[in-house]
Amino acid sequence: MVTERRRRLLQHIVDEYVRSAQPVGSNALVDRYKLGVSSATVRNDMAALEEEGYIAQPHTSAGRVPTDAGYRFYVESLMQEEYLPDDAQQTIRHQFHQAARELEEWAHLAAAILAARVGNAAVVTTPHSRQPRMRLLELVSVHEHLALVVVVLQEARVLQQMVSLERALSQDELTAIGRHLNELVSGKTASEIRSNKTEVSVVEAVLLDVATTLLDGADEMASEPGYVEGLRDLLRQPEFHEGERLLRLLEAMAEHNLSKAIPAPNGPGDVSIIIGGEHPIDEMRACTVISTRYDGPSGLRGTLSVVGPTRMHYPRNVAAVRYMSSLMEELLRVYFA
Amino acid sequence: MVTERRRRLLQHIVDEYVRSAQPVGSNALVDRYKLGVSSATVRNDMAALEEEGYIAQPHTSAGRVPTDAGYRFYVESLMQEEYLPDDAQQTIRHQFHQAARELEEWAHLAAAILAARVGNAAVVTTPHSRQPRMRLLELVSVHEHLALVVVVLQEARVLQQMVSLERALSQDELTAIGRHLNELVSGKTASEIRSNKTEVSVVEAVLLDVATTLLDGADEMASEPGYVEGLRDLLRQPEFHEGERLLRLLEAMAEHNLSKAIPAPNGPGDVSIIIGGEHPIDEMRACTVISTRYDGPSGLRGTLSVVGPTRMHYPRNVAAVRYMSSLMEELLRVYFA
DNA sequence: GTTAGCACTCTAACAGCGAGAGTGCTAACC
DNA sequence: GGTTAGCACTCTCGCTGTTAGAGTGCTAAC
Repeated sequence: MVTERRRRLLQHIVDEYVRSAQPVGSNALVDRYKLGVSSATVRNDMAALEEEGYIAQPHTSAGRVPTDAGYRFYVESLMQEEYLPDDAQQTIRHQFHQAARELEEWAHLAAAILAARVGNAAVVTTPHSRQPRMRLLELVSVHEHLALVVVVLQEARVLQQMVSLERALSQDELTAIGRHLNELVSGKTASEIRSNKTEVSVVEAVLLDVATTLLDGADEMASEPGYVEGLRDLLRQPEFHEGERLLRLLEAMAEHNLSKAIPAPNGPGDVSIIIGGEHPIDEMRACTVISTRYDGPSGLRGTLSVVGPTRMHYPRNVAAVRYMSSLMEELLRVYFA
Repeated sequence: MVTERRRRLLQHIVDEYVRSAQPVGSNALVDRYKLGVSSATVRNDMAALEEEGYIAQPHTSAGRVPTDAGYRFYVESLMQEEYLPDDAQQTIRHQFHQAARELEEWAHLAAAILAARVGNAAVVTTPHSRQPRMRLLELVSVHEHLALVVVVLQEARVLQQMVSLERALSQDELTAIGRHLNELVSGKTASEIRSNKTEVSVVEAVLLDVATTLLDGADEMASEPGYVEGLRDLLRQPEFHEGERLLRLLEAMAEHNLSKAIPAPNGPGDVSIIIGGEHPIDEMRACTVISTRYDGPSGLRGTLSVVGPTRMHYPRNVAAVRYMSSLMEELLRVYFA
């Protein structure tokens, strides 16, 4: 049975373990947290909590360590919401203010700030829309048989791809083709462009194909790594000190596409927390992933995540992720409104 | 005095140490390499080599390990040139053949292939020209007070930057401005654009300024990280197994701009090898950096490097770097000819 | 110049030991 | 019935001493 006192106890165990990275014993708890009871009572409660599966001991004569289930319980019903301190908010805002006005830059910066803030790795994907629409198509001649196709999406992202041309085309010819194609594609999605069967010349068809493929790719890229920062901080955590473990973690993150490693939360605004063994990928069982989605105008969205050891500072990290998310949404809103 | 036999001996010591990662003793050498002499003689020679500073022993009763000077001597006059085996060359060519025709892609791929080939980290910078010239300037309206400036360089690189506009401008207006500016800037370098004092409107001046700044940035970006691959492989090396060391290495690489960490070789074609303590940055003293420059048409260039422990397979790694360099040059030549 | 032989040194691995931390249990207490 | 003091028990950690093995340098003979 989980009494109120035991709930508090579990909370203290988690807090203390997060702080010290050491298994925590009954005496240490009584000393540090001024519980009004003796260590023997605490031991009884701890035995009960262990029975319930919330804590475990690495070996007989060691203190207790929270299990994944323990962290889960903590996160669900023990943890007290925190907010990012005002001064930190100010600092972060300031940093964004000084940065270039670029979606990529923002995502990169967000990852760096988040990582520094939580002392763990952070992963941020550039905001992208699910059904990317073409804004502008531009053809640039590199040399007579090689052209560069530049596509600007509605969301102000720029994609590029080189194409070798069957027959030589001058820049003027390309510009003309570009102008023509633009009329056909501007504001359309890839599938819309494909279904629109206006007849075009062979060259135009080739170029159009490249452009739509790029558009498809843009959607796919959504699931790509994005910016990963703070791996060094992760390495600094005692649980990864042997290196072996981090090595496998890195391999896993590189292997599986990050998107699989970091399942995105469903709705906008909610923060998903995946703790240790709950994670589908084996090598990430030692980690907790906190992630959230941020949404901008016109279907623009991205994800923000923190990856760290299960022994992480949950309230602080959730607060950081949540704040960064709201900040990103604000930035997007202001710039795309 | 360094006799011929002692030279051979040093060569074997390096080869053996590279292979085994263990200090090598006189008996092991005699056994494995069928030297026509006894271990006692080898010991005498080893004492001489130690005297000269080419090898050292970690402690009294251990075998010998090459010093930085030893590796240097090995590289200068002992190492036998190797070539990348034909089948490997084929495989690599095949991989490039399947890749997208993109400078960025190529650099990325080259880094990945190189890292996999040598089992160490590889760093490759995207080819860039030292004095980037504008090919095309494009202005895209994101919303009425926000425009995206897209710059295409001669070398087919695409840069972008958002600009907030003092007064509202439609896409048509932007297109018109773009057309006008293009006439002024096409084919020019940043400084040429600046010195050309044709009068332009206020808005145009702002946009032009953004474009030239981008151009400046492009040059600067040359010294930026580029693609780093194979850090995992580096972690796999026994010398980094404690993690602590790799951590510091990573910090150093992140801290100092990579270009400082990896001094580029002077001429095209030559391969520079910086061994351990020869490196200006302290934290890299445990590493050897092999790097070379690759040159394409019209001033395009980039660098290719391998970063690994001093105990690396020099002949193979030099061969790999050299081959990748020639391949990149070939690719650039074919596509920009 | 080369080699066999040998004494010497140092490390790595292992066992043994004591201190310390933390537990679970029991019996008494409120 | 919950709480507590007391205590025996267990396990880890760090220290020490010992041993086996690797590798050396030196010497004297070839």
